[in-house]
Amino acid sequence: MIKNEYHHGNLKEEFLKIAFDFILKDDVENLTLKVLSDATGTSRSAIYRHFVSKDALIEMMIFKGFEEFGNAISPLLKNQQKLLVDRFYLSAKTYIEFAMQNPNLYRLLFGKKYAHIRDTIINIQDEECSGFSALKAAIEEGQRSGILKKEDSFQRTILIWSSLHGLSSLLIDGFMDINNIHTELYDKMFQDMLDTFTAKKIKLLSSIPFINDMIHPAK
Amino acid sequence: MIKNEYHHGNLKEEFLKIAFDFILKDDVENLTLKVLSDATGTSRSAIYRHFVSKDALIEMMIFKGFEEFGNAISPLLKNQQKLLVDRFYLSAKTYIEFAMQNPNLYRLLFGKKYAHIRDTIINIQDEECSGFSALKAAIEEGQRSGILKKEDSFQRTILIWSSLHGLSSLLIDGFMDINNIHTELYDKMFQDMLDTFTAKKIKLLSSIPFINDMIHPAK
DNA sequence: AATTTTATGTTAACATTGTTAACATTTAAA
DNA sequence: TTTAAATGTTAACAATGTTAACATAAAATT
Repeated sequence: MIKNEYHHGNLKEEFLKIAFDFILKDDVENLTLKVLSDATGTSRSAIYRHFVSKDALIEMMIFKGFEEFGNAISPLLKNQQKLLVDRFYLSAKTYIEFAMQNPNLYRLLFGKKYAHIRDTIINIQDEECSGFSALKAAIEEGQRSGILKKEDSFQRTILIWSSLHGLSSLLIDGFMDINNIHTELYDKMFQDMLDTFTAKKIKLLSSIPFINDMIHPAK
Repeated sequence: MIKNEYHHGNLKEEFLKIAFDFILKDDVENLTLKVLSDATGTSRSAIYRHFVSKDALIEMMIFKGFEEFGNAISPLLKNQQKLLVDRFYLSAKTYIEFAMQNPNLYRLLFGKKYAHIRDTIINIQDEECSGFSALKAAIEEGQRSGILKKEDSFQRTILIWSSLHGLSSLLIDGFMDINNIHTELYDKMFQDMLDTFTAKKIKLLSSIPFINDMIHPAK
């Protein structure tokens, strides 16, 4: 417990913790080595004993960030206890809420700036990290059970994802004053999705009242 | 024509030209003052006689960028010579192609990094620069004429735009290998739009064969 | 237990960045 | 012709990521 003056004990973990705390409030582009050294009471070059470069720390953040993101989304899509339509709704809602609650992390994960790093450590399409494969699997499940229109599932996954990504970006990059109506917006977006990718409006016993209203519009 | 050695003549315009040339090939984040001074054969601080800061140059780029962008999109939506459905299709196609052909400019205009600058010079919602108001007007036109479902036109505009923005971002931020199918993707996305925002599939004499196929599916 | 090696820290220096101050020269105005 | 304004240069700043040379604590080896 008692830390000696010179060796810190667990600097690497602490650097990461401080970095994640930082991007809760500010963009990664403002995360400097000085911020990290000041917060740990070390020198500006101490980080080089734990990461080969600043980018290596960013890389670790991206890796852990996708872990967190994937864990928030994928289980919702895989939960066989719930109706498919409910899973779609909840995962879409969670996606957008994740972006809104962690805008700087979301941009770090899906933005262009660190794309070169991201692409060396993960494959968004194939792995669990992004929820992409889980979404695609859910779509295919729906197609098999006849709820969803039979079409290219990869393309459909991309289009759903691009809607989520687009709305998330609009919300967090703040070039429109739409935060006050964000709930309405993604409910409406979700309704659009159902309209487009369901073969026909099947009677689904959804556990979410809102969904039933959408599928069986009140007369 | 003959330029003296000391005074350059038209440095301000030349700086802007070089900057725009630069982002045809590289991201704004790599556009340094050294790049600009080297390209003009001036010193690194010469730019300060024409712009109060680097951000002021970026600001000018954003302003001109939106001018270019708006000029590419708005006229397509306003062209009363064409059917509404064709205008939607062409403007959506043009939007995505603009992003793909000018990815660095697109990110400069719509990204977060320079949002603070953008928001001091333009209002995306109210002006012509982004095509937003033209899109909203077109939607309202469609609602009046009965082609489009009557609903909150602002929200519908946001949702259409978020789809365009989302797909554009996915295409240009390159975290998926989907460039090879980008035409299919936005055709499909456009079909989705029609499915969702048309009240019913009305017989529209579109001048684009593809559109007619979508609206009157081949039996 | 003593010595050596490894891990982990520091300080000092680099080049690159945007920026400013002090100075120089050319053009325009008085 | 003289003065003022516009537009250029050079030299220096602090902040950035990074590296080299050095220092110290902990672990491994003898």
